[in-house]
Amino acid sequence: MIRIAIADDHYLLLEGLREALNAVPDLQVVATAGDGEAFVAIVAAHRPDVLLVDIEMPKLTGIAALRKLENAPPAIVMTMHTDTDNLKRAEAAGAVGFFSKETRLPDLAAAIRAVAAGEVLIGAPDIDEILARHRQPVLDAGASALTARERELLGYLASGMSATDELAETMFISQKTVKNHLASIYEKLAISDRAQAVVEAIRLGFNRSPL
Amino acid sequence: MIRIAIADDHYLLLEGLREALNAVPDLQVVATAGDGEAFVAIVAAHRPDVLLVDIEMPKLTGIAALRKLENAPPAIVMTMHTDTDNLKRAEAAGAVGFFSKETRLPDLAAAIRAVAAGEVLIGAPDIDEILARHRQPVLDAGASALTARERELLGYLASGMSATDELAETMFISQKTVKNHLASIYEKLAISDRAQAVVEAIRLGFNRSPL
DNA sequence: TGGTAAATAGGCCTAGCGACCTATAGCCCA
DNA sequence: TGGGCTATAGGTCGCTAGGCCTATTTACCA
Repeated sequence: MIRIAIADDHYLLLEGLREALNAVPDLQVVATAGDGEAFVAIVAAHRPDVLLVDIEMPKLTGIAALRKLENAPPAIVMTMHTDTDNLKRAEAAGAVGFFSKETRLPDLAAAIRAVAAGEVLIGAPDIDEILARHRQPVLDAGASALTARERELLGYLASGMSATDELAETMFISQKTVKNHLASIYEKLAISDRAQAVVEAIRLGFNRSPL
Repeated sequence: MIRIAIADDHYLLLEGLREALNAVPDLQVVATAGDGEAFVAIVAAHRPDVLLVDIEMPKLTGIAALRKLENAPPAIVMTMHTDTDNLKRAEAAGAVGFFSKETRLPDLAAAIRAVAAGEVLIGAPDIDEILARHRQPVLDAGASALTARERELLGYLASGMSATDELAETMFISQKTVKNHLASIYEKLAISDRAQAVVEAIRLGFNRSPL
């Protein structure tokens, strides 16, 4: 799990990125900030693995915030204006990635995995090749092995139904079969109880009824 | 369920908004576009209930796109630059809402519900009052009674930590105190086990770090 | 036609969960 | 100064969850 901190003064983008990146199985947004000063504080407090920083921010620009951070995790700078001036200043401030906000989400996810793995994207001869290597490496092997009944059960779990007898009644099976399905789910998802199953079920989207 | 179409050329914002709004129970993003021309097409094809439109877009600006739409659903214009010129042009093009991209997500959700209900936000004497009427309580009664430690515990639960000993170690307290906090949470949220606590924790947003 | 997988169901056992109770120290506030 | 709330912690008890095992029926498919 790659832990991410985001700084951006556009809250819609901030909230959106949070949701979008949290929906990616191996990424987790652990902290966000709306200005540079708050960002410096949350990075110190949460020690994330990767930073996503907007340049244009009140109080302290993303560039200035990066300069203030000692021993900072690898940072990716995002901006509306991808001119070479900004690129150079980002690089000078220690950023290892530089992206326009028009970047597609899978590319951003790949870039996050790349810099988390220690790769430097700024100035790299072939960025696309690096991104390609980090695109969707983990596609939840276990989750795709779930059977129909197991997915159905996860759906009920994620909607708050946790009692074995209720689940059995709802699915028209015995309580024993509910526990069998759960045991199978635990093994496939490498977890060990209902609470963790709920976390995974929601993360994998089983709480949304199938379209 | 309010069906929404979004147009924005910043894909990170687009993808992010999609995830964020889909996470709101009564909202559903049914179509997105990255430029004005595509937007006109998807609105005609999907007939959404509410439009979210960025002004600055390639091929056709959001304003121009709105003008081309006949019998369009109510539209909310989003922009980086909230000057009065843009506001007036948005209003002239038929928009009923006008927001900066710095708007907080709950406000945007409230605005979407408001315009879906036929309210006109642009030029309204008291927009805040209208938004307040359409704001759905983020925290329900029980959740607001949760103490700091209880919220913290829910955060760990929602991130997949379910074993009592792990929780105790992480929070630097005894296993007994963990169970005491859990019992208190169960009572306040009217639930009865960890699995349901995870469901509530994620629904209430305790999986996201505070701030 | 035989093999594999899913869905169903039962037994047994132990660790752990959740319910209920008491208790203390540190707060803030009236 | 006393009352209320929070955070901490201990005890007991009944029931359930989850681990491990076997077993049957119904599929599908090579």
